[in-house]
Amino acid sequence: MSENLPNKAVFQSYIWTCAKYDFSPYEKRIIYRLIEFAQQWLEGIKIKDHMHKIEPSGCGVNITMPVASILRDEDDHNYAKAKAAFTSLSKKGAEYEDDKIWFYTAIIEHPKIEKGTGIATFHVYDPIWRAALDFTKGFKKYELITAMKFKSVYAMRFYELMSGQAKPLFVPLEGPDGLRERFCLQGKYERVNDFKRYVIDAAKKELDESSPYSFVAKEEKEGKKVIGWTLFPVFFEDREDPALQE
DNA sequence: GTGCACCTATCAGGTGTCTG
DNA sequence: CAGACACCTGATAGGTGCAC
Repeated sequence: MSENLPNKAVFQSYIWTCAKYDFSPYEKRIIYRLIEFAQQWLEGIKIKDHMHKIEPSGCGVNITMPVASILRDEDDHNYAKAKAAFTSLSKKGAEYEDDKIWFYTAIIEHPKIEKGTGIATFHVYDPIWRAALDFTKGFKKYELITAMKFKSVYAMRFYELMSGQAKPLFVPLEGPDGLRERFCLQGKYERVNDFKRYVIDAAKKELDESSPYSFVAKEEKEGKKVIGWTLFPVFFEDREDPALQE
């Protein structure tokens, strides 16, 4: 069991990290909406009006929403851009592999716009939908947007690590639960100092700047060798509910 | 395509520190 | 105190993306 969790986390992280880097503003809006839908689904809020729907299909869900929800505002009737975003998001995907299975899937599939109605539908394949649901379980609404702002991939990973963490957390560097393994950095930053400089310090810097929580890392040594860090959570309460806008 | 600036991962050499 | 090891700073090669 403990063997599947890190991989799952990495799969999720991969999707949302890519979302940060490679997605256009329009594509990001689609992702935000997807997360919103997932959130409402989890909270059991019935989405009743004919413009918004979540309908389970055999292998995922069909999402219906107004095209306007991904456009900048009411006056932005730029359907060409909306279409382009749906198209490109259909071409971007995520890859997953463990010892039993490999698969690749697009983030969204079969986007469709009914002309004259302003309504778009698309399909979300089950693993992506579950990743969205898992994400919303562990994160509050505005946090995806916060997370998407990070420049460093590792800021995102530490953000996940520290999410909901109230007590100091010891993380080893090496080993199955070690940071190197969890962050997929086998063979990289072999020197502890380089690891600290480009992974831990870089992530901490970004979290300190813009995240509602961060950490202080205390080196733990075995003899002269650094074997890991104890992360003491730091909260910035004034950032808990920022008026984040899209 | 070409040149340029920037960025990242890695390494070398000097410095610090622990232990016998 | 000396040797061995680990740490830190800065340099560098190679890659990437951007403007022209």
